[in-house]
Amino acid sequence: MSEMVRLPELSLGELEQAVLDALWACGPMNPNEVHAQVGVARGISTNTVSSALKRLWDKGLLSRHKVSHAYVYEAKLTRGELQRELIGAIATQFGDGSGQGLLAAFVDLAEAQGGEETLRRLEDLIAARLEQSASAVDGEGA
Amino acid sequence: MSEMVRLPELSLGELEQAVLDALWACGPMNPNEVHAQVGVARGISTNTVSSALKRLWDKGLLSRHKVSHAYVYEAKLTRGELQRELIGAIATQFGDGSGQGLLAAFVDLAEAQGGEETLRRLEDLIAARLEQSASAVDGEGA
DNA sequence: CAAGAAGTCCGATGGACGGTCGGAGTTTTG
DNA sequence: CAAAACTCCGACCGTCCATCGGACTTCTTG
Repeated sequence: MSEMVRLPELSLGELEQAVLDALWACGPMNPNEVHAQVGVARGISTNTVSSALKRLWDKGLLSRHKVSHAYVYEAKLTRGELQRELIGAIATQFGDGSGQGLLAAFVDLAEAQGGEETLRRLEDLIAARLEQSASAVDGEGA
Repeated sequence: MSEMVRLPELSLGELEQAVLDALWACGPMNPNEVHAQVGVARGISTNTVSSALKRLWDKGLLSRHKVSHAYVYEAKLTRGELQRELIGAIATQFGDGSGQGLLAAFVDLAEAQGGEETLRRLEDLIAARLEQSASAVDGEGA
């Protein structure tokens, strides 16, 4: 009854998720803007949205900075990064140690969802990554 | 305040996770056996373990059948299958629509965790899958 | 600078879920 | 049939998310 490992910072409620999505879609916003995006449609108060924003910030998923007398929130991770975190967490929690299971599971999923086409696309992705990794490691980050 | 989408049947508590792990490791067990595996070490009552077992069963993650006057629980999904479910849920929730993001995120993770070696192993997995899919699908299920 | 308006944050409330267990019910055993 | 063992049901507690009202700060305006 103490900490509850799981995905501590990664289990989001529905509203939190929607807020994050809005932030990804529209970029940095203040509570009022976010409310316009996800609050109005749900018929909830701006305060409710603010709470979700703060919770997300508490979890470290959002960064914020004051503009005049209001905070502007921004997602710290991209969609892909969050996915990576989530998958990593799953690998750690449900991993069989070798990691083989996860790999197989993913390939299985890719096939089930997108068929061969997706499989081939994934193949290309890997080939590209392998090539990039082998050819040059100078630094093309940005 | 009604349903809370998320991963309804997939968000497990710490105890539930441990119970599932034990079931995967030891095969079908009754509450008492499971308690011996994960309850004793935690100093919790057998009833607590039973509750976790029942919750897991309610969620559809476990199957059970009476032996004499006790239920024997068994995991319905393998570790890999659960991983697939989880990853699928993530893809649905955090997907950018195209699914490209998830693929890239996964490749990124594979590289980060296992390096090129893992990438190559993944490549092999895909190649094998592609081949199998192209050749024939008679039926080698069991 | 003072008054008014606008907007945000803090705190409290309600519902849901997991963890925990005591007591009732059933089955097994001699 | 009585005793013993074991399980399941229901209740309680703490935590987390969703929700909002009230207080505070800041901006605007004369």
